[in-house]
Amino acid sequence: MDREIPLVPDNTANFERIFELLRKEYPNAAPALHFKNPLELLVATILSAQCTDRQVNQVTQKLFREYRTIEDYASADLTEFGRDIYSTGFYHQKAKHIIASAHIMLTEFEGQVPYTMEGLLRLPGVGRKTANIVLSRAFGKIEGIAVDTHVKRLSRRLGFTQETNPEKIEQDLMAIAKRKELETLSMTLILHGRKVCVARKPMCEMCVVNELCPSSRV
DNA sequence: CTCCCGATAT
DNA sequence: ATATCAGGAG
Repeated sequence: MDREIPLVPDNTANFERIFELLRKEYPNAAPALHFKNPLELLVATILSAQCTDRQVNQVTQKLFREYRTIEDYASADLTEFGRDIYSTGFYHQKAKHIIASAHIMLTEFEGQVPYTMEGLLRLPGVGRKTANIVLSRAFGKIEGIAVDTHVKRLSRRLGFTQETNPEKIEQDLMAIAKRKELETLSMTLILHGRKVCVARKPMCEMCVVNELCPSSRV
């Protein structure tokens, strides 16, 4: 899985310069998911597992017209809801998780989306990555860094970490980045990972940090 | 570790 | 045909 990055030397010394260049390249790093409130963000983020944002937005455009409250999700029919989110993949698991999460929010969180890491992690279908996104984008709380497949790949290619476990990568990044940088780090890496430092054929010749990257093939 | 799983790029 | 997509649960 990660064999394409055999032995990248530690490059944390260049973190500041790399991040500065990437920030200049992606100044307005905003999430691509469409949402109007914490509940919509939570649902959209659960749906986004192993699925492109474009696909999620396509599904939620209709979904959010039909499902507006936590009660709507709690009372949803599993089969019908599964059909509504079918094209995001893992539809049966995601449907079960979202409906179960709605019940937990009604019974344990006073019908509100939890606004703490601990609370969010109690919801099925919500792990650290999803929780970090909801905390930062819906509640303005930066407790950690959302480590998805892009953040993982780029952090390893750039030599910021040698770990493969997302939680360990998050710890490494937290230790390297300054407090202020945590807000945009994840999103900046994701945008660069989608446009330039893609998984299969990274476009190193177009990369603004290729001279600082130990994995660059230019 | 395996499983969940459709859509898309290569 | 195969890898990958803003992962998480068992």
